[in-house]
Amino acid sequence: MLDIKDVSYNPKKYEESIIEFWLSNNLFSPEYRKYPKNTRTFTIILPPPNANAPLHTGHVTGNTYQDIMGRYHRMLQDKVLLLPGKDHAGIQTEIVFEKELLKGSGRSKRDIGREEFVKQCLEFTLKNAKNATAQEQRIGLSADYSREKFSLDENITRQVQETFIAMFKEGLVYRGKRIINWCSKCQTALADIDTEYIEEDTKLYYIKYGDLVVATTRPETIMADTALAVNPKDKRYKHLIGKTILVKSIDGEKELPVIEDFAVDENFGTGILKVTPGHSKEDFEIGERHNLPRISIIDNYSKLTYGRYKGMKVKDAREAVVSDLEALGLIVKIEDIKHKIQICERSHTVIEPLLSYQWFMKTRGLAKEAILAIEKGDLHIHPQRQEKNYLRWLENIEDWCISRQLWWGQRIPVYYCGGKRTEIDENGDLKEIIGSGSTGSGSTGSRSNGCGEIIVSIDKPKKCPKCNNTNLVEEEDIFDTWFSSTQWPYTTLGGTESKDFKTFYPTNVLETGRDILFFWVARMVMMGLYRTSKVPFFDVYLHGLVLDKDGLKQSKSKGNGVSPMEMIDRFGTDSLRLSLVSGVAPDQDMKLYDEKVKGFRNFINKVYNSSRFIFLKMENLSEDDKKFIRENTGVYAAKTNIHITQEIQDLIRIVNRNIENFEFGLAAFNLQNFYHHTFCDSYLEDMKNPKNDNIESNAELVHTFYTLVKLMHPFIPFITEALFQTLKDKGLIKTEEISIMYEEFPKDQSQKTIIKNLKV
RNA sequence: GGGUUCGUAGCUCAGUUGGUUAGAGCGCAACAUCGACAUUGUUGAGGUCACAGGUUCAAAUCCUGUCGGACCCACCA
Repeated sequence: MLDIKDVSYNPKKYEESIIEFWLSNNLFSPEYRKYPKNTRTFTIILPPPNANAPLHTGHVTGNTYQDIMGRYHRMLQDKVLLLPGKDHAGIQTEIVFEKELLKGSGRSKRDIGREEFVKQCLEFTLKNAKNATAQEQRIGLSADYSREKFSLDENITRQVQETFIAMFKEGLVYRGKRIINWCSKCQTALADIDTEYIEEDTKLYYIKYGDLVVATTRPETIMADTALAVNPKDKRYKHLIGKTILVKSIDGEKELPVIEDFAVDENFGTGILKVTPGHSKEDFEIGERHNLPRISIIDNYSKLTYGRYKGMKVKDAREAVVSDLEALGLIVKIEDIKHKIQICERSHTVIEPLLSYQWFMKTRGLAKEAILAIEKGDLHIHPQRQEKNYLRWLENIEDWCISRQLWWGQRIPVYYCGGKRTEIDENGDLKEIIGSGSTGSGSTGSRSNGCGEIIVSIDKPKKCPKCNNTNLVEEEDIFDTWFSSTQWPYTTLGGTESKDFKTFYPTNVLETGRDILFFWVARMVMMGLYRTSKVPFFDVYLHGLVLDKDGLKQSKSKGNGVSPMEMIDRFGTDSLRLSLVSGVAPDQDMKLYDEKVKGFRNFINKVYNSSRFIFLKMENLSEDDKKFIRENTGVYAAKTNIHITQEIQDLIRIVNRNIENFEFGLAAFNLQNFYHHTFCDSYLEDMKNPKNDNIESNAELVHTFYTLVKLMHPFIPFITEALFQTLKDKGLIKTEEISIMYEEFPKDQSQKTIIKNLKV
């Protein structure tokens, strides 16, 4: 296998053919071997990368940890499944693709049409997904690609839709009017994670409200005010709480109640907040606590719908309102302030918090169970301190908006009898009208208009079950990507009735970046508990971010991204894997740069060269001697002058313990240290002494070496596979296996002292 | 505002129930070596483990506070 004439190791020479060898022999499949019935399984559902771009170092880091666990358990003779997949990544892909497709063409996705857009987007995505898969394989990820899933696979989509239907029937999802982040350019609701904040110079207007003065940056929403609020601790306004004040303003005369709420910052402006539940997230929540009316005056295009401002863009309306207020003498003063505004991550449009009819999921009850899972010990997060973050997020969870007004994703399986539309009436009341508008009659209404029934169904029903109307209009909205990806652990296994589900679920470990603990992990627990009554995994391992040399987060805009494939080209996969893992504490960010990978490349070369020493030493042995070594490795340890049997036992015990405790960084570090300094610098050097040149010592040497190769295999799979093949070819080890992947991982035999130098 | 985390050799970082002389890699200095490896070996210099208190027989490790950096959550009317 290894061409030991080479004085240094060239990964390029071997890695590709090793991948080919693993894949063509189906070695990554849990069916590669026939296991006895009650064999322990070890399953990781791999986090699906977004299929719209090449893998970045974060993916590669995750894949390395996942693969270490997979290979370790496979060598423990567990039945191992690492299940790969790719995610369609909703809005992210839609916008990436829109940019690609429409680059310079001047057309919008609407010009192309939904059907064509989705078709082209699918082609684009599948092409990229294929590329991503090839990259995963280059990393050595021993995932079962015969089971690979894509989040828009028919079977996956169907299960996701079934979940929605089940939840609808139980009242866990509902059509509701709540405040959401709205992007007027993308024309969709957005999750907080799809938005960001930027600082902007703006003005703070002090405006008279009767005898009071209120400071606001958004005077154009005055018409939607439904209360004034003060902090209950604020002595200045204590006497006003519970009273109603008469306000004369641009919208005529109205009465506003004064309420108390802790959300009000007494140090901002005058300490009085105008409450606009229809156009501010915070105000909406205050409104919920105090039962305030919700008035909408801005539409989906960021244009006002009110009175003489109707049709004006928000910015223009602000100017108009301010000049009208000035005319009425209601402006007290205007201050320049810096202030943060929320923008759409993709289009950089200012987010408008709007009332909107959307599909929401009730989350409180599910969150409670997800909290219990931790408390009962059904779920463990590594490192443990992250459990606090997890719990706090779940304790403060709010209903989840799961609908998006996008094209790239899974359609929400709903039909409206007679269709639906929304309008804002003259009172600022946003209404959704389903059917003819005269809802709730219950009679067999007119066929043309429909009765307004909401029908949940994957396939289009022929007629309305309530009124027999045939004019059923399909919901155009799609699911938030996370609604599907949080169901990934069981959808990928083929659903709760499948054989794979019964074999591999609940899975063992979820390994992912700590940045998606909330959006993904916590919700996966909720959805898993809902759909399967089980926590989908026992352990969660979180890794940190990969930073550039200066410790900065990699980002496209900064152009400081490190390409993992380029690193592999230059230094080899094993070196990159060690760089990402060795000596890195769980959850800790790490820097990646050339010199570091180079150092590990040197180590890999050391491994190669030490093997060269051994192979050259054994080259001239007779067949009988080789047979002796093969058959008797280890047995003669006690008779040899020189051996490191005890040290090896210690190492084995510690490495096993490290891995079991999710301390992969320590395990790799210990192995590398031991190999370099104990095995090479000390033991091998001693072996050069002619008095140690006897058959027993050689047997012991090969045995020790092979033990180390096995121990290192989960971390550096390529060179260890090559070494295994070479040992086998040269007749130095006895084995039935065709790959080191299925050899037994060394287990500790003794409980003796721990040698110095190893980190426990 | 709430929370988390980090501060250890010139640099990058390990150091898991507190326990001999605090470690590795890179870098640096000297030496060695063309029969495993110059992608090497040996030896060495370099640390008041951010700072100040406290607990303890014993603290890089636990507690409190201070300073400095990073991140997360909420909010930004």
